Amino acid sequence: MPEKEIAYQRKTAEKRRAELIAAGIACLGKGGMTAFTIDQICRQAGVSRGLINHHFKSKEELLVAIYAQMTDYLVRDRSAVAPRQQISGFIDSSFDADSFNKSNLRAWLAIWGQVATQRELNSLHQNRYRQYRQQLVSALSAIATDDQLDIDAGSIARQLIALIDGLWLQYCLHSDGFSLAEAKSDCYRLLQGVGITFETTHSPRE
Amino acid sequence: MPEKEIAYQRKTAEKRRAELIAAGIACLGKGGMTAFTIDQICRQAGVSRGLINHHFKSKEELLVAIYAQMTDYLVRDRSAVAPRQQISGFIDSSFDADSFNKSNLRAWLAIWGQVATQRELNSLHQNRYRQYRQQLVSALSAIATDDQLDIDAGSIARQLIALIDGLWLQYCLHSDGFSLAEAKSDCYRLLQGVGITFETTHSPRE
DNA sequence: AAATTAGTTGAACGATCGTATAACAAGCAT
DNA sequence: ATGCTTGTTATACGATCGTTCAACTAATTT
Repeated sequence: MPEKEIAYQRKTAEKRRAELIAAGIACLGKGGMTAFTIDQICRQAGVSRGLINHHFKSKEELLVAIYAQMTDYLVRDRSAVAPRQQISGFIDSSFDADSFNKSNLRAWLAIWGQVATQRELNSLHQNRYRQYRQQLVSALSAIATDDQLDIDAGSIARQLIALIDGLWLQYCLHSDGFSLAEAKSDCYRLLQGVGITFETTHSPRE
Repeated sequence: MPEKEIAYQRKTAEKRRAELIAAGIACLGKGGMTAFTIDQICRQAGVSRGLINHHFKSKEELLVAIYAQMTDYLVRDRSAVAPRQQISGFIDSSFDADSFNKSNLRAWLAIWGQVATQRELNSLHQNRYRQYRQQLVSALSAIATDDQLDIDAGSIARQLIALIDGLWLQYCLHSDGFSLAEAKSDCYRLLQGVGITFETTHSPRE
């Protein structure tokens, strides 16, 4: 007698949600917002068409969940870490090989393109950005106080954020690539220009 | 006797193409790539549904034409201008009030999101970027020779491009805005940091 | 004024979009 | 084993997608 064939595997809602989120990120990475369709996401996740709306109220809600996961590292609690290490932590994790790849960058780009349009996504984005920027400004100010530097922390935060994002863009869009080390080095040079130095040398040749 | 009512106005292909391009940019600015549909573009342009495919082979070709127009200023001939003025020209025109607005930035974002996907668009993009970067590197090298500066022109070009694009992104995405003068000032400060100075002071307070 | 040219319309096509829902089945408790 | 819970499938729906094309007409030429 042949064994009963199992048509599909059931998983907990939490686990399946995580898989759908991962599948959504993969689709965004492959083809941007155009590839972010119910069909393609479910195919990527290896589930049937109707499952997304079982675990998420709508496609837009899935996108919000995706963005929430992607920005988790930006709002981690860093109060236990010294200000200087908070800054270098942001820089290093921004250019970590796991996240600094073209697929991931395309996903960011696709979501950024929707931030202005979708209100719930925009709300989350503004919150995450505010926390991210605030951590940067606080850490920079703390360093300035310790080292008796006269700097405009807000301005430096703006420049650092711009430089990081701009390097991401450039790396994602243009084929003439540069190295992770070079990108990091650019960021540390910006800070060095206003008197914020770090223990280790951050040279692209090291 | 009532006058014959004119149902629509005929225009030259060149003029109508320009109108459709403008309408497409407007749609991209309003809702990103999601709003870039035949229906919405034609409604925006005030023409009927079938006209786009009369003037453009496909929707993708319209997008390429749009991007070509948007990047025209990047590949203008600047050989008659002094290197220092070429650089400041890039910076100033990047943050010109006409182009540095949220609608325009959203259009750029939407197109960037498609660059990886559409091959003809990607080809144009790579060409335009290469010319843009080459102009920057050449001008920076010329300045370095004149002023006897020991700089890595390629690295500085990368940083300047990243900073400009990153400031665009930040201005477009986050509601806590900054001024055009501040953005320009950030760019000039980057160059000043490697010894490239400009006649006029570029302070956000001027 | 008639003929020609060429820009424009609007309907139709098949495909795919996001969502809702009824039927089904896997895994657990009993 | 049997029933129950709930994760999953598959279909159906109306809307909208990009494209095609025959008919139409504004503007120009003859």
